[in-house]
This record gives sequence, C-alpha cells and structure tokens, in this order.
Amino acid sequence: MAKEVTKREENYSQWYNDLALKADLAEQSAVRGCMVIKPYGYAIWEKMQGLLDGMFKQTGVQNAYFPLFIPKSFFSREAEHVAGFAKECAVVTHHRLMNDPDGKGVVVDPSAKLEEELIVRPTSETIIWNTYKNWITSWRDLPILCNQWCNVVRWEMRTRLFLRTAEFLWQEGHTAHATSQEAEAKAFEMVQVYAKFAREVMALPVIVGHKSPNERFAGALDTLTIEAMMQDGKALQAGTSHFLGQNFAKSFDVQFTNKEGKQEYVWATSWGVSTRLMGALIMAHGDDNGLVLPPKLAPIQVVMVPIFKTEEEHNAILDRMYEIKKKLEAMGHSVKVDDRDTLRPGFKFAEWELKGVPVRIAMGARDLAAGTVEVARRDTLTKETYAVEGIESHIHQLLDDIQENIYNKAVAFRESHIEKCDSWDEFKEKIGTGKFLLCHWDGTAETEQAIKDATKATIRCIPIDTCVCEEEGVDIFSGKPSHRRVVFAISY
RNA sequence: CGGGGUGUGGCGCAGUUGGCUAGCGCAUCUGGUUUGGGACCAGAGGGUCCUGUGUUCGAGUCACAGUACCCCGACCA
Repeated sequence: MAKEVTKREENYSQWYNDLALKADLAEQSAVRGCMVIKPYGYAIWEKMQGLLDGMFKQTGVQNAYFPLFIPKSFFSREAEHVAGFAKECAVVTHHRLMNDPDGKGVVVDPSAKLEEELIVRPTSETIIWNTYKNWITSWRDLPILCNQWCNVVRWEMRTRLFLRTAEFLWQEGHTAHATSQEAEAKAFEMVQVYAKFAREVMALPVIVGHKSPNERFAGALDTLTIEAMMQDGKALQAGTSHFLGQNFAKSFDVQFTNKEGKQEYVWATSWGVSTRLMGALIMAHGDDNGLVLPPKLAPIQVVMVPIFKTEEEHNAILDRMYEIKKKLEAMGHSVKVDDRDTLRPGFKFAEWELKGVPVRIAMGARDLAAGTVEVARRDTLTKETYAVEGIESHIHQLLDDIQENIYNKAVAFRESHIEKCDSWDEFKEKIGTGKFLLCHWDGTAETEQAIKDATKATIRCIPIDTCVCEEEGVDIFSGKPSHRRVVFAISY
C-alpha cells in the first residue's frame, strides 16, 4: 500500500512531510518552494477561513482587497520595514514575452522593461497605507477596520510544506485609529481572537504574549503573538498582531483632522494568520496513523463504512446508513458514506484514519441483524458498539468530546514539556530536548542575542495570560535583576 | 549562500571489481476467488537509468561539469 506514515521518533521532519502529503492535504509543486493544496487540504483551510472570518466580523472588521503588485518605491518609505522584507521579494521587471528569435520557445522581450519594478507583495502594509491616505481626512473617517484574504510571496531560502512556503495564503488585517490607546486595544483584541480560535476551534493550546524587541515585526512598536508547542517540543508562531504606532502613517503621510481641528498622524495595527496554521494542526495533533482533525475543522466529521459480502447486503446496509446520515446532517454534521464497492473495509479504515476523520461508523451483516453499529473514534483509536436507535445524539455528543479531548491532550503534552529553569547550565542541557523553559530575563537585546548564539533558543514571548510569570528573580544568563519570566524555546 | 545526501517505469528502491536481454516491491489493467483492520492467485502493460561531455571494445556503474530535489545551518508567518 505504501501509505504508512513514517514513525515520529525516527525523523520528525520526514514524519511531518509524509503526513501532509499522504493525508492528501498537499503536494510539492513544480515551482521551487511552492505547494499545491489539494481539495481535501483546501477544505480544511476553507473551514478555518469561514470561522475566522465570522470572528473578525464580530469585531467590526470588513473584508477588502488590495493589489498584488506594489511599486518598488513604496518600500523605501518605511526604512525599518524594508530592511525586514527587501531581501526576499519576487520582482516583476518586464511585462511581455516574445518568440525566441534564435530558436524555439519564448524569451522576455527586452523592450518591455518596466519603468519602475513591481514587487509581488510580501505583506501589504505599504500599498494599503498608500490607499488609506486617500480615505482618511477627518476623525469621522476613523477607525478603518479592513481585512484581506490573499496570497503573498516571500522568497525564502529554505521552504517547508505549510510552515514556510515561497507563496502562502493568509489574511492580513490593517486598521487605522485616531488614538494610540484605541490602536493598542485593537491589536490586543485581535490576538485574543486568534487565541480563542486556536484553542476552541483548532484544539491548539497557545501562549499569548508580547514579542521581545528582537523578534518584533519590521516597523512595529509592539508585536503580540500566539505561540504553540508542536509534538517535538518546538515552538511555532501561529499568529501575530502588531501595534504599528504612527510609523506607516508618517511614511505615507496619512493625517486626519482631530476634534480640536488639529492635524494628527493616524495610529495603526496589522495582524495575520496563514496556511501555517495547517502545519500547526498536523504537527500538534497527528499520530503515526495519520492526521487527527478536531471535529470543528474536519471537512468530514463522520465516515460510514459498510461491510458486506453481496450486493443485496451492501444495499441494505447503505439504506440504513443514509438514514443515519440524514439525521446527522440535520444536526449540522458533515457525513460521508463510503459506498465504494471496489475497496475492502480494512483499506477504507486505514485511509480515513490517515485523513483524520474524527468518527467512523462501521456496519456489517451482524449489525444489520442486531440493529447496531460499531463506532470508532480517531483520537483514541477505540471502538464501541451502539444501537442504531438514537445513535445520532450519541455521535453529536461524541464529536464534542473528541474536540475537547484533543485539546486536553495537547494541553497535557504542553504542561509536561514546559518548566521553570533558573540555572544556565540546566538551560543549556534542557533547551535542546524539546521543552519550553520559563526563565528570568533582564530585558536586554544583548542577553537575548547571547542566549540565541549559545543555544539557538529565542524568547518566544513574554506571556500575558497563560502562566503566572510576574515574580522577582535574576536573569538566567547575565544574573541581572528581572521582574518576570519569559518563554524560551527552539522554534520553527 | 555554506555543509551533507540523493536523482533508475506512476511511487519506493536494488543493481557486485564497468559486461551480454536493466531488476524487485507497491500501484495500474484483465480474469477468478475474496470482503468485521491496509486481500490472494494467475497473467499483462509500462524505462531517453537527471542532463551534457569525456574515458572505454563496451557506461545505470568510472571522471568532470551542469541541474533538480531532500536534510542540516543562516533568514522568516
């Protein structure tokens, strides 16, 4: 069958790659560093999109769309921002192809050189702020709360399926406010939206916190993040929300007349999550049998596999299954009846497990006679037999249980891989073993850099809600006084 | 861009000190038997051995160059 997924212990990278490819989520594209998201994988992304979008709208955010191409000159407006992105951009230099005069194929027409090069957006702050300039004149125009779902391109040196591809899908929210306080509050509100989504929908426990100055987004005054732990103990930044201050407003000269009639620069935020969340899902919940999807994101929540010997038997079982399907669908669940008569049940079981379907219902001749079904849950790989009568309410409850169990399992994993650490020797020893370490830090970039150089570990965040970290102590590296612990980890 | 590795039917691989008709497993197709955890038997189809140059009577195998991909760093959502 060659469908088995590599064991996690042997090579985590390989395991992850196999899982993403074999579970039918994606495949490597012919274009370097890019990926093809297959229908099954995209269905999961669509669910994420839909649920997130609903949450955004509840906070007053509206969707809009801005151009893919950004004139090169826009990037030179915000000095810090360009330093963060200029090195890894795809650049459009020509607008026409021609037949190769020397032979076959096509070449770039040298006469079609662009006056000014266009950059394929790596993020849209610049073009959006250039646009906002036209939208904002008075305090009455504020706030502007826009989000766009789009693709962006960053020419990364090394790519990794879902986690770091040259092109990826994401949403980027960009807001404009009259006051610093309002903008900061918005940045905070949005990171909390991400945390809620991660915890309640993705069943992914995350730590919310501030980034250290070193790890901040290029051009931001403050970056808020949700940090998740993968099953190898490494950290993954799953979403960010930035308080941009007046940096972009000043670069693009976006001023408004306030209530006192004075000109003032606008305050900004931006925030985003990407298809990297798909990577988080795979790495946080997957096991050696394949993907484990939280019911709220599973494109198929319940799969039904008939077990039969004859066509009559098959049809009889399918009839019963469609009845159950109808009831479950009426309750809002997505159900698939696997009526393929060319494959054996064992094959189907393995295949749906690989794809992470939360609940499987099997029904054979014995069940048909007894009025029962076999219900298997993906998260625990356990099976139980139930009466068909009233099965739908049981399944309904079971899906909730699975959602909760997957989350609890991930929380338990994280709790067992996170600890306080107050000794530098201990830190060096433990940080490489797949743990988050809560340590005192003196707040300086120098210390952070020194620790990174020595161990590759970075400050993932200065947590604000997950653990009690406000306490006096001394920096683990420098020995200087510190008022709180921060999260150190090796990251993706 | 540095260090390492790999390119052989759709996928995964073997191929000895260069040797005669390039193999194996999976997948595919046909027929039959099967069907409560990835079926079995029989038969069939499918290859510019990454590209180029060289060495040689003879290259999948050796040399050089190029190229693609993977892994480890630096960079990053």
